Amino acid sequence: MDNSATRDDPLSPAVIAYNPQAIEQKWQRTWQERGTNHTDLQRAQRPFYALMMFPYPSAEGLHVGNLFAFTGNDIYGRFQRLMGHNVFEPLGYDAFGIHSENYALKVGKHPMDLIPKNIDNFQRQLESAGLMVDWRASLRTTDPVYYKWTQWLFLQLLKQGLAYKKTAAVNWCPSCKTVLANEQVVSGGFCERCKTEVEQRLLEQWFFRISDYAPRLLANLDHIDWSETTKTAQRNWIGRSEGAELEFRTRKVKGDECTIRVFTTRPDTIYGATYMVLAPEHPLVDALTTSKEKKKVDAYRDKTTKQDLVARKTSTDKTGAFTGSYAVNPATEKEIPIWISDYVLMEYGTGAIMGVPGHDQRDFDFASKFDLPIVRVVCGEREDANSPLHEAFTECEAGTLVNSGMFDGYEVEPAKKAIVDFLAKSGSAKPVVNYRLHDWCISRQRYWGPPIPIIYCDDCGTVPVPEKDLPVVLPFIEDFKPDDSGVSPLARHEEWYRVACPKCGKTGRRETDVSDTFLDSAWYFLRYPSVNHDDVPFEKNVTKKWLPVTSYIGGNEHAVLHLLYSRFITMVLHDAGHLDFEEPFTRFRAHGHIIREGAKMSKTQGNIVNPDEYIESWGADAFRTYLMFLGPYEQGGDFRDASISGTRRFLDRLFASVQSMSSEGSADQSVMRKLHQTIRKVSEDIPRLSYNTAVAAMMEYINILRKGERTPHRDEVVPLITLVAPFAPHLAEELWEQTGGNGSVFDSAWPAFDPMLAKEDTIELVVQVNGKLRGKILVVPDIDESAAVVAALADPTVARFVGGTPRKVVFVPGRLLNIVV
RNA sequence: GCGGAAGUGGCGGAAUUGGUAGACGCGCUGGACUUAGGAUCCAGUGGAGCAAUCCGUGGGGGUUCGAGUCCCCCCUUUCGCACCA
Repeated sequence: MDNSATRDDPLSPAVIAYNPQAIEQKWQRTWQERGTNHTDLQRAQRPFYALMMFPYPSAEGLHVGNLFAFTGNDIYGRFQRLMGHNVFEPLGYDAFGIHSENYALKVGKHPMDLIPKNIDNFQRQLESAGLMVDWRASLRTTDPVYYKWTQWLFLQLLKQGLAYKKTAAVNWCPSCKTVLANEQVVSGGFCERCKTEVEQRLLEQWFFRISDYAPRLLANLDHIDWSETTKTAQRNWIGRSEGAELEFRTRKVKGDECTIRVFTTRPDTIYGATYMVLAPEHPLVDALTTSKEKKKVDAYRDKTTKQDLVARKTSTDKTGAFTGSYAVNPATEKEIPIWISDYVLMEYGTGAIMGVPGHDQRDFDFASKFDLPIVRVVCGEREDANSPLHEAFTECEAGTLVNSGMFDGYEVEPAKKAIVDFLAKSGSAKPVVNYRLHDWCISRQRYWGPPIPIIYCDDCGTVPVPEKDLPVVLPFIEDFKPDDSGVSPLARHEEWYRVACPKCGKTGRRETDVSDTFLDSAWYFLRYPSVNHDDVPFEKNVTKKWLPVTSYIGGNEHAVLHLLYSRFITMVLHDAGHLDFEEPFTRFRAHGHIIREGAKMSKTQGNIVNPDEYIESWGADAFRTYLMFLGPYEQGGDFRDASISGTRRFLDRLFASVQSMSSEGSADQSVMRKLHQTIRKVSEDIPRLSYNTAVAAMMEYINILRKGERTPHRDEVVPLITLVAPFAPHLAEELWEQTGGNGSVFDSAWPAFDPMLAKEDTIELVVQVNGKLRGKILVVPDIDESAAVVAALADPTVARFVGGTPRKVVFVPGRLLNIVV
């Protein structure tokens, strides 16, 4: 669809048509030649680090969703530059990971060949979109000079005691044939990537102690400037709950006494604990199981470990087995039976609970099924100790304790504290805060990632690769296909993993697992300003100048993955003395997502849009402006082909206005007033990412500018070039040049807003009678109430509705007059 | 079940603190220019009514001079998390 041809009206040769393709090519070339997008990292006086989440370079190329995200950041960055900042807007590639590897497998190519091609394609697309990216500071996580430092990072965590190896039940994706972090298991048990049901497997894996940082990760959320939605997601994921750890003594178990520790948020209900449940994997199960019950317990454990996660999590039907042993309730001193059941999770709390069927629905279901006693220990307003329970009573407010010995009559909240205090005297209770956040499993049994820099030696054990030997280069191997063995394809390559132990020199064996892609991306923002420093991960002075990141924009799908990991890694580096800040992103805003035909645009939905064709037919500037106009940036919006013509028309009119404007005479005062109102509006909207309304304001202005057949004056038009520049950078540069501007428009100043020029000399005062609109009167802005009433009553409609004497008058100066009769 | 976001014309969406509901754009209708128009320009466009006017922001209550906006109840959509003790 070539619109430009028809725009060349042969009858009016004086009109030069707006040809975006030519203009965009010209300016992309000029920017490159002039280094317009380069940031002087050393000399910058007012550094502004405008970061966007880097893309994974897929073979399909950049899609509209990426461009929507990047454009939003670009506009913000360009605006800040026009406001006088030295803006640094880098962009790199998150090129390691299962994504790329799976695709390579699918098309039968090697990721080492595929990735550079994909990146070339991305680079071409990104450049055609006109982003203000300083490509000299680009990076790719697959580059050994980059992942050398990813490996270094692992060693730092190891040094700090924050990396450890353990055998654990981990999430295994049978399709991707690798372990997944908890954050990568979605919808209660499916692989985030391929949606396959996740299995539980016992494997030896490397973990990072992110859970040690839970209190800080949570507390800092209160004072960072982030989208609330993101902070809420992180708070929920970290999952703080306040409660108590209680100890239950058991009767002699094979000659010894032992104690079972439970975590509860409801210590007040301890008098109602009529049984205990351990997770099937709980270490005490064997010791507690009597010989009589052994068969049943073993059979149950066998069944639950084989069962996949989904069946286990979706079933509400309770199952379990009795161990044959009993514990003593420390409050009632009664013996209560000890059971095992899969509704108790080993990963949370202590892996054991006290069963309070009266006041927890899950316990109620379990007790009902196995005929365990159900005792009421809290009652509501119209109940007493004997009121029957048909389901668990879980209300806390307005609950009073009953059947609870000396605590009868206590309200729930004070009872929690009183009971813990009381039990603490005998050492069987202490207040505890529990977090849902688990340690971060970073091992991946795959090929396409940075090898974990560890060497195992029969004599020296687990030996870190010395920093001087980094990087541990990922070798090129043909057979990188993962298998079911639970080890990486690298484990099939003895020539690679057989190496001398760095400590003793005897033959050792490399760790063959690679690290999680999210480790690559947990620190990339530290690297950009330092990409030219080969000897350090991030150079001290440049880091001091540019970090933490001034503004970060990205998708909320990373709220509990990338964004949490990045905060953790930054804290670790801070604690180890490598950084002098502990929060990486001063300001973060989550952008929305583009919807098409009612569905989120994604590859699986098959409704992705390739931006190339749109840029080609409408121009990058019109397309960028359209993307920003289609809905509120932080909420996303509906992508509809038909609407792009509107933003293109807007740019056409701007172009035409510059061609036809006149320098003679003087600017129209009311147009200038509107101009300054527009400057104010756009200047306010861009910082709060309200791009759609900023574009609307500029459209409104250009409609006024061209109203009727008038020839716009130069002074009315030129400032608009700068206002539109963040959205349509190529066109703005062209018009800037045409109107005699020096250098790049982006090195000029944002138009100054003059409140005096924006001020209206008359306003429309809304007149209501009994709150209903009955008229509008033109008055001076600072009119007082009595004058306004007089003017209003002069309006026949108003006078008719008012009739007699007003009972009351509400006057909002400059806005509205409401006459109540 | 828990938590978040949202519900406004034919459509995408506007509406700082409660103060003109529907900005801006698409689409649609009519007109101008034209050999032609899927280009451009002009006018109109929430619904009903000739009109004065009335009705309108998912539904129902409430507070207020005044409610899309605040409070209570309900419905719907959507996105996270999910046996978290």
